[in-house]
Amino acid sequence: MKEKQPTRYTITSALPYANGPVHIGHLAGVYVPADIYARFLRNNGCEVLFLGGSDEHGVPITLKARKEGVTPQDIVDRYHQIIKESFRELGISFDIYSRTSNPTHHETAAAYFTKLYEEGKLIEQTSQQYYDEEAQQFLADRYITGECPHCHNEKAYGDQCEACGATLNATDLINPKSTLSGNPPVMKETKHWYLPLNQYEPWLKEWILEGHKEDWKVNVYGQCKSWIEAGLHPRAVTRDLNWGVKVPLKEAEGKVLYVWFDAPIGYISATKEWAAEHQQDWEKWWKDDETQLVHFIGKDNIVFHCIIFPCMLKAHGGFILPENVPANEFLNLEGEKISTSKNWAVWLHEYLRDFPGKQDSLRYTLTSIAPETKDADFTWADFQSKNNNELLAIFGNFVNRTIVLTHKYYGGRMPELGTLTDLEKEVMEKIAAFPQSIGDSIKKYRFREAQQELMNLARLGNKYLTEAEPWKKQKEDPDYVRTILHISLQICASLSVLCEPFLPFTAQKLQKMLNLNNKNWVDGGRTDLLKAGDVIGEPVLLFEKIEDETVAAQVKRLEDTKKANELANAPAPAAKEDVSYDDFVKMDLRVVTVLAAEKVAKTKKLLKLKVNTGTDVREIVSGIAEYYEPESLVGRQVLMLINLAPKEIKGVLSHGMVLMAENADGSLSLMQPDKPLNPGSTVK
RNA sequence: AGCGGGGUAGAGCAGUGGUAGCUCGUCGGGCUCAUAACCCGGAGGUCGCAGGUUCGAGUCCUGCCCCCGCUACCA
Repeated sequence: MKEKQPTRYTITSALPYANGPVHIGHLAGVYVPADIYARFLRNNGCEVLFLGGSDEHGVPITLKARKEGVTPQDIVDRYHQIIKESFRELGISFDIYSRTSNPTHHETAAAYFTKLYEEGKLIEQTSQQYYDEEAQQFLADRYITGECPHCHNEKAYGDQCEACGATLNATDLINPKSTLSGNPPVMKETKHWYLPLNQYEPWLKEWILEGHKEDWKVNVYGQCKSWIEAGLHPRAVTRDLNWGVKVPLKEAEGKVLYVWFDAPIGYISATKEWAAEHQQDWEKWWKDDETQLVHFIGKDNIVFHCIIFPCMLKAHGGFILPENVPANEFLNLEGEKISTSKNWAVWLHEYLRDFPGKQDSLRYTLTSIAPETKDADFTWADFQSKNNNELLAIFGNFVNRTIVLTHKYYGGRMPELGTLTDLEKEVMEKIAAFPQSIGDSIKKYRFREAQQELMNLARLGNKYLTEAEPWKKQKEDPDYVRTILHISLQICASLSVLCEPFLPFTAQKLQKMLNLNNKNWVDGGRTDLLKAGDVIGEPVLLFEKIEDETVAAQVKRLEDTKKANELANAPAPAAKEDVSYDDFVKMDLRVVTVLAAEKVAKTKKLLKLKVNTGTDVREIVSGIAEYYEPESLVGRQVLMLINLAPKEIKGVLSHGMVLMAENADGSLSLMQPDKPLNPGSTVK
């Protein structure tokens, strides 16, 4: 389509939602591929602006804040910091990592709305919505709970019932209640502004269905096609909420921009911020036809970036449209869906803590399993195997054997190139082809394939060394051995250039070893990057082996998480039959003080306790030895049934029973008054 | 319920009409410079199931099954 090779790229990566840290799914789907792409283009001399930032508005953040008793700003401050720092540490080369709570963003988003409003690009509509009279605010779907009309779970939310999975409208709920006040909400009229997506249908058909049939990924194209052909509807751009970008209209008190409207504008705001810091013009990144806009996202975000945001850009006018939206599928973890709420994830900030200096191991693994065409699975065993058997064994080992030989034979000096045999000529020809072949795959957003091709260069090196056998020929043919090492070192140099987008930390280490400065991408195909006589540094191991114990510890952590989840979801035992009050008062329940405790000999579970019941001191036997140390019980007050008929247990006569709660996993927990009481106080 | 993507050797993936391929693992051999690393070779697949089109189907068509996603805020 475009004749000229474009040289300016605006690359966006989905704004992570600031209600939790970033995990490997985010990385594999969005940030690692986007980073590879950005680094590759920079190495090719393109002008690149790589944008990222935290999405900090929306209902879930207000809910989380409420739950924790802090402000939404506290929540987003916390996660923005963690996310930003962990991205930096992984080497995601954002030109700016911004956030949507910044003033620049609020101004930009509000101005965007105002322009659309003033030019009549939005339509107004009033509707009935649930309102909490006590809290004096409209209720987002998530703020309403009630009985699910399908499965009659009493704790369904206004948008979804988590028990049966049904998608709901707030009005479907039986006996709805506001989570703010607990009161039933009332219906009240509210006015909102809508973006009439339906008006853009003909244009979308032409732009996507005809214009991008060939160059967009099938999953992206298919999704767009289905949306457009199903017919689009006006979509509200405002909400009744007090956290977000205030709608800049007098009549819109208490309303904010809906996050889907404000978040993508965040890309533009981030550009403005970056431009202001660098005294540059922001507009060329968004308004110049020569600039290519590329959005990296996950599959859940396709409709926003392919349909809604382009409509917003079109409605505003003057903006370029995305050239491509290489959306990825999802990454699973050990065979199960990654879930923030279930803590089923490998969190980036925890990985960086547990695997210091191993950023490239994670980057390599995630790229090699990137869910480019279908959902993929991350397992710790796989991570270990990719690191040990590929990165280390193929790449690291080739570099190591070359540099070690260079030091052994030539004291760390680059040897001269001598006469070439057919083998060298063939190898050199192959080296020359790598920048092109790796680059072609990257340009097609096939990062897995590109990285595989990079490894083929290291494989070529290993194969060459094995075939040439310098260690055998050093005595009889030292001239030829110089040539072999010369070529091998040139391969190391090429690797250091070509691995940079994938393995930036390794590239740096390797270039330092070779005393090489950053080179252009095409230099990766040269075989004269190093000159005879150049000083080669001491061999430094590029990768470390990851031991079985290390991955076992991570797997155990996940297993523990799974157990905890199962426990949390275990159903409570079925209710028993009703009893009369008379039956209940027959039981003499009291608070007693433990005076002494010791294990019952030859038993695992039993403790013998001496307790003060207020009326007497007596001995009882209790089966809690697995959960409590005898010493820790002395002096504690616990609940007890004192008129249970005495019974001999393992040779000890027990006069009553200590009350315990039993958890789903069978563990026991003592019942204890929440303040000290007189021994013998009755319980009713 | 509708729509989108996917189902190919033990695992992870390529492959849109013409002898089924790559990486890891596995088995056998070689090498010994190298972080027990490297190199060569072998075994292993009726390409989800059932029909159909075709001289020929993993690839095109029809039906079904399974996984994931979207259906208006999870990458």
